[in-house]
Amino acid sequence: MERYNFKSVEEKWQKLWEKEKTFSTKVDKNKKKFYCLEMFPYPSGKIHMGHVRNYAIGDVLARYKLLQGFNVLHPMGWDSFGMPAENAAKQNNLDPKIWTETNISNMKSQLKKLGLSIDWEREISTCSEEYYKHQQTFFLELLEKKLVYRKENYVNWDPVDETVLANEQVIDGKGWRSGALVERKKLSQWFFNISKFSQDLLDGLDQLEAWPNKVKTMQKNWIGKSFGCEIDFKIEGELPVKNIKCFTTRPDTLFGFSFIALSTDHEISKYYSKKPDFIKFKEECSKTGTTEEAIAVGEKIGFKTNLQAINPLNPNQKVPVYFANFVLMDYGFGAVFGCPAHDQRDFDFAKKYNLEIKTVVKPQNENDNFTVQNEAYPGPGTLINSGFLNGLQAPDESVIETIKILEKKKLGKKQINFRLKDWGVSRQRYWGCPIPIAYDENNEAHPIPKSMLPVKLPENIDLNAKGNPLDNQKEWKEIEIDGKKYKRETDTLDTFVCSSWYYLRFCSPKEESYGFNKEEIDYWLPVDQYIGGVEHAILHLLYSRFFMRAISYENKNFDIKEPFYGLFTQGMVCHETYKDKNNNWVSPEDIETIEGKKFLKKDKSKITVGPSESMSKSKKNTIDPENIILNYGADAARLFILSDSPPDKDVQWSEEGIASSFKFIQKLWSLNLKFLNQIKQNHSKDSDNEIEKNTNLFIKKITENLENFSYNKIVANLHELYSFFSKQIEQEYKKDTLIKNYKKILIIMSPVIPHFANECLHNIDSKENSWPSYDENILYEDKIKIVVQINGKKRSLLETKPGISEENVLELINNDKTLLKYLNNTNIKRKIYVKDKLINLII
RNA sequence: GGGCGAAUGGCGGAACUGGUAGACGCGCACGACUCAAAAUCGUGUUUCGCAAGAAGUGAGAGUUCGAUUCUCUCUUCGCCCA
Repeated sequence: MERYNFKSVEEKWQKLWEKEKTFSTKVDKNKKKFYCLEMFPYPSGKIHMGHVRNYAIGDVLARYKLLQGFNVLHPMGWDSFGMPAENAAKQNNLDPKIWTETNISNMKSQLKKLGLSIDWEREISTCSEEYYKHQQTFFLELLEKKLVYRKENYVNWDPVDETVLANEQVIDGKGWRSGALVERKKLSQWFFNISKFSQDLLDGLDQLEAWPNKVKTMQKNWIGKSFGCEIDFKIEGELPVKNIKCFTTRPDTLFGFSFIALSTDHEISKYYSKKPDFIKFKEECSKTGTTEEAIAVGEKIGFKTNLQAINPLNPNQKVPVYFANFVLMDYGFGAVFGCPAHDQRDFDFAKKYNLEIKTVVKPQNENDNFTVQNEAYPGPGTLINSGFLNGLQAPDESVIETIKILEKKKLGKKQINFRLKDWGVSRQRYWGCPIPIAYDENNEAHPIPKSMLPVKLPENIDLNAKGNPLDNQKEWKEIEIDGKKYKRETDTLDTFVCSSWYYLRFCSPKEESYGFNKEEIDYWLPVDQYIGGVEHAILHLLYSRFFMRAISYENKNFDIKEPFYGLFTQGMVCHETYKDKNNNWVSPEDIETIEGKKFLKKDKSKITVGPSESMSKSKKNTIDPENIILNYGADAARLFILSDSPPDKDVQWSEEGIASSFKFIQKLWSLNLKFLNQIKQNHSKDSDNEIEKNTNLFIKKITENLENFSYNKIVANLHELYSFFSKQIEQEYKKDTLIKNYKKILIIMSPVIPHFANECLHNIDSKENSWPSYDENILYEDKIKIVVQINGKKRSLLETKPGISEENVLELINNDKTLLKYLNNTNIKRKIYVKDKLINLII
């Protein structure tokens, strides 16, 4: 029998789609639109299985919507600025641009081999001038709206390489490349005022019905709204300091107050900046790290000032003021009040410095003598030892009540605090979008006139030189505006900026005058379905949501706030891990399986099989999609990556799995040949209506599973469909009946295995294909099975007609010898009858 | 430490609003074809039991005629934030 030649069929269809521009789209107001977007890839060099999964999921949806008659926008582009290009360039002495472009062309041809329904005419690349020039315009617009500002901020500084490091480049406090001890350095940097929209970004989440709750919760926690109180503590001491402002969510525990802790960056530190023991303390603090994790785990240390703070609710109480390593300048006011009994950090600190630990909240089931012993009690309860606050329910009632009292006495005021901080966008890197700013001799920032955009990146530069690459470009830095001399900004924008608006650009990728065309985004936006990895659940999605708000801010023509209507986060692709006898990772390619056991190919030594983990180069458990497509074809790869797990869960790649998908397509092909043979003989009538009914059933199932993203179940449906059809094909059917139903079957297969399905459709000369609807009337069953339970245990299945009454079911039971055996002539105490489904008899 | 989620055969996973647990696939076993093997096709496959039957969805309780599904407690694992 003729084998299915996936290679020639897939190639043929991919060429045809390209030639006929099958997937190119334009605005058509008479048609309903569907914008299907997968997160665009970073052009690292080769596609990986994660891409295959992401784009297979998106492609199934896009093709389904296309068949349903939607005007589908399904674009692809490249997130092509970023550090890997710069690093690769450094290592191999290449131009980042050439490195990036080579990778793009390579990955583009790989993606094409997957047979994706992409409109490649809309391809964009964020590192191209045509893209980033619009981004520079947006930057200037945000600057005009005062949504961009400049301020000093700390960075990780590598003193050997003279470069700024990203957090992940700092390993154990040392630079990843130089190994030098990383310092904190203050630099003047650009910020997007995302915190201005904190409340709006939080409120917007409620409208995002088609987002996973998980992601919404993560964003909510990240924005971190907290309700509390700003308290102004009076200060006594030798310094000219009269007040310290603190933010707290628990003002109700003020009677348990025993110290104030300040960040070492608090303005009061200026009085200590020359004192050697304070300098030493500050150094000590920077060693423990500044991440919140390091602070939570590390030892709490403090530096005592000679200041004293007065308890606003109890003026007789005076407590010491410390600098402490666990207070961060960017939370609240860089100052917190310590209540050791009800906060573990404060507790640890108080223990260390022998400060008072006074219990002011008791849990519900304790009496008034309750005292905190070995750990703080942060939970709910009743206030005790708190004077006029005693008896209030903590925290809900007591917090509100305390704030009222403090406000009345003008000692504090209610405040909402957000964890979300402004977005620092300056990067001391070469391979990014230049910031369109110039500085005069006084270091005042001026926007570069829009007529002078784009600010292009200089070419042919030495990336291995020390320091910020653009800062080294003396000639490039010089700029003249209106006859005056300026120096350019030498930082570039965070690449998250590029990906915050690319979905807009896809709507009008060739628009010269602006980043997007109003008419086109009005038609296409929002993205109906956005698909990508959950690792972007917070930053990328939040930044994109911010960007839309920033653009529509003070803009009457534009009122879209949420760019993504639906969001789907796919799981990772995993593979078993292998180790050789020396405990080194081994790639699946170097392994062979003999009688179910794994051996190293080259010397037949035994391999230890480890757990399945997400594919990573370091564990050598990656599978190259290119080889898979070459050996099994794109349809088989798509089929398998969708088959074994729901798309939002991790999937395990296996050699057996992909081989079985390949075999299945071969089986479908032989079914197709049988079909072609069968329609040569035209029977005068159909043997029964099974084929019609089941085709309807499969359309129903697959349609529903598509709507729910249950793509793994669709693959199961395809298997069922095959086994059903391969039996029906032996029956006698009229040619028309057979073709009509088979065609529908091929169409519902086509989103998953488009090359195969289109080839078969072509064989029966089917051109105008659209998603078939199903007829509920045909699905009507004239025979049903009723479950008979006795005492809740299934005892029998009765075949009968739908709509049968309870009496008639009982009659059937009374005629059934095996059931009567269970009933044993005893009384039936209770009967539960669920129509057409089940009867439960209690005896 | 906090938040969210998950736990079902040898394995990946199905089971719509509480109503036949284990769809579909992998693996395995047996059979057919073959001198033989591979490929292919067919049959079987939760466990115990010869069978009738019994047990069974991480553990324990609860609600219910009926719980994988709902509630509570616990265990383990995963993800995110710290």
